[in-house]
Amino acid sequence: MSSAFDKLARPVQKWIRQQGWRELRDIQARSIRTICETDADLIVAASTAGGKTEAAFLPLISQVFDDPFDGTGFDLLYIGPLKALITDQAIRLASICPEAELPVVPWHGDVSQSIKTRALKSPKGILLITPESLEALFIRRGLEISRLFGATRAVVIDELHTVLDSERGVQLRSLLTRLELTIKRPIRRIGLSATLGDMDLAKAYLRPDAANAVQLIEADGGEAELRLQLRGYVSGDEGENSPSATDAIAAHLFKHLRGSDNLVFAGARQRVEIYADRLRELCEREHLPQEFYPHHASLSREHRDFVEHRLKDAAKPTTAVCTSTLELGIDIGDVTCVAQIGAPFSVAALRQRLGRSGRREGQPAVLRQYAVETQLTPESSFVDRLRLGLIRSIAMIDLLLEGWCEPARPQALHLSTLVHQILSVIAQRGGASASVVYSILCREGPFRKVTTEVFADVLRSIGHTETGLIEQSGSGLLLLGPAGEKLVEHYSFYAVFQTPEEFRLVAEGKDLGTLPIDNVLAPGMLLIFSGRRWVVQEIHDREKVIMVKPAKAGVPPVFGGDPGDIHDKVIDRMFAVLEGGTQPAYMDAASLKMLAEARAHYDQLGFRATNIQALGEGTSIIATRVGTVKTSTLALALRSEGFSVERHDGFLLVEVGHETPNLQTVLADIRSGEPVDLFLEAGNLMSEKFHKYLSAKILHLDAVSSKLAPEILPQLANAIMRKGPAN
DNA sequence: GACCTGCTGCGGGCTG
Repeated sequence: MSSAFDKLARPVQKWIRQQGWRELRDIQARSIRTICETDADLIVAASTAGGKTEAAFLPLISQVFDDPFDGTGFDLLYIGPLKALITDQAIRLASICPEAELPVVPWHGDVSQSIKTRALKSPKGILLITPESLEALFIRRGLEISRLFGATRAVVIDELHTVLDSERGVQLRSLLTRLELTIKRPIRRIGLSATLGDMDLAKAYLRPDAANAVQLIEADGGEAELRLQLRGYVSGDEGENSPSATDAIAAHLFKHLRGSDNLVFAGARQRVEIYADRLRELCEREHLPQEFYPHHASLSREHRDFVEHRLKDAAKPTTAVCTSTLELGIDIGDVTCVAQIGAPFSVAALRQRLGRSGRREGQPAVLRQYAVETQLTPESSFVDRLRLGLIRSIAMIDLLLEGWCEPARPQALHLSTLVHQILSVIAQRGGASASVVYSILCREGPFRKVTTEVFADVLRSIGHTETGLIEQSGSGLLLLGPAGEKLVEHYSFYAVFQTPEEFRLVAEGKDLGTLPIDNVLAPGMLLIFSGRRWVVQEIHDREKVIMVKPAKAGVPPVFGGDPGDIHDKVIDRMFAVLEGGTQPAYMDAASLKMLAEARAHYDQLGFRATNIQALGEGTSIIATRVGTVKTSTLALALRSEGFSVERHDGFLLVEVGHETPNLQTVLADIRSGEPVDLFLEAGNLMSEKFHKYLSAKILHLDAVSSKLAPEILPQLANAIMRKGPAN
């Protein structure tokens, strides 16, 4: 401890003693040495509550005390993805920093104007801010950036893994580049992250021009014992005396989770509502106190705070039935068990979720996986017969145990976010030439895959008279057009991600939460929401408010959403499970029976020998054996030839009409590299916030860079046909 | 066949 401890400033050493720490953690000692002895960028990777914040800030604060930079502005910058995280971290950091010397300034939408005004007047200390609020500073105070950040010696990016290659992550990288260009020197970058599947990608994300120089400080495993069970349930066979799969799972959860703190990940908000309702009913029926509560993003802040506080409160046993809201960030303490209902969408998310349990010394991590499959009938589809949900659960658990998780996809163009950043740079500088904007965003910044040709196309698209976001002055300077001014002026501009339109749900004057507008509702209709039952009284379309009052029955609303991308490696493992013979020890009798059925049907359908199976009149199944991106690409290619195609994990169900050509011939054409128009039947491509300002041609490029893989079509067709049909 | 995240400046009315 001594060598690292000795490097810290006196007030920081004093704080450590006050905490009663007997020693620094390994990652903290290593991080202190790296920060004090080098100028390197670094990533500190450890689980939640692993002491990452202190690992970064103890040495950084010491440096500010002992050797402050010249210039004006905040000494340190912290960027966090959640308001709650910023509030928490500000409290932790304020206890380290003697207030008069180093102010700690939280800055997000809920922070009062007076704190912001004071900080703007005299910027110093540690600024903790969201990407959106930083964006707002660039747009509203573009000329003051040097004054605000001239003295900044490091930027700490919290939860780095949550922003890798997302729209928000690209925005953040763009802002960091623009910050360095404005103050004309690099700022040390420190990423705090959960353990990732591919640390090299994270390094390249943090500092694209010098990824190899980024130092990695990773907590050594020392992982808790893992207890694992996968239980199988069959739905659709409920007779008079047998409960539905939902009731059976709810009963099992009730029996095993009651009395402790747990997280139940139900996969979708609608399922969260269903299970929370059943579990509440079970408590009432047994005259037991309520301890099961729903938690998802459409519920009111007040309700979510209540559930989070109960989870932290050791005296009250609490199980949250939740979506990924409780997967990230905020510290809710250790939970006894993590349950997952239905197959997850990524191994990375499963790992993150599991990390919520087994954190206390000597306590095992517990994962209860529930697989729900349909009762088979003679009419059952091949998807049900192959039990794809169960198979995916097994594949993902296997990969989790092997320590694998999905890497980011760094090749996306992110053209919606590029539109946003073009407007932001023009607003910051009050106008800029096209070549300067290109240089900032695409040469120095994160849009490196955007060529000058594509960039020019994007400019033409948003400068088009109908769009009118930008215009060009006589001297060639790009300026905001009237529509651009209006867009950038409104506060809704700062976020780069899309948010759907919603109704507010109000009961007796109190907000329950929000509902997507595509729910068709009328007075008298019954609802399950926030774990309770309601009847709709009034709907105010203009104000987007729905008034409800308590009721005895209800149905859960529809929340919608986009299906996720399943990685190639997961699909590959699913086929290995179907073709293998292992019977994992963590599976119960019911799920093992389903696995045996799935394997028998797989053999019976003949997929060991061939990838294409005719399934009666006019229908074929293709085993693509690859993930969502590649499988979707083939689906679009076949649709453009007139087939109707349904996508599943690693399979396509193809309907061959009388008008359509022969499937074999079409696949052979694809194999030989014949061009196909993927976008003939692709539907709506405007999935991101600023897509609506882009031409069809640019939207196609964007889709190809992120959601499709046309270059692999010949190879994929070849792999499929190599194990062609028996004939 | 899914989930999550964020938001400024100004004016009006009130209190001390």
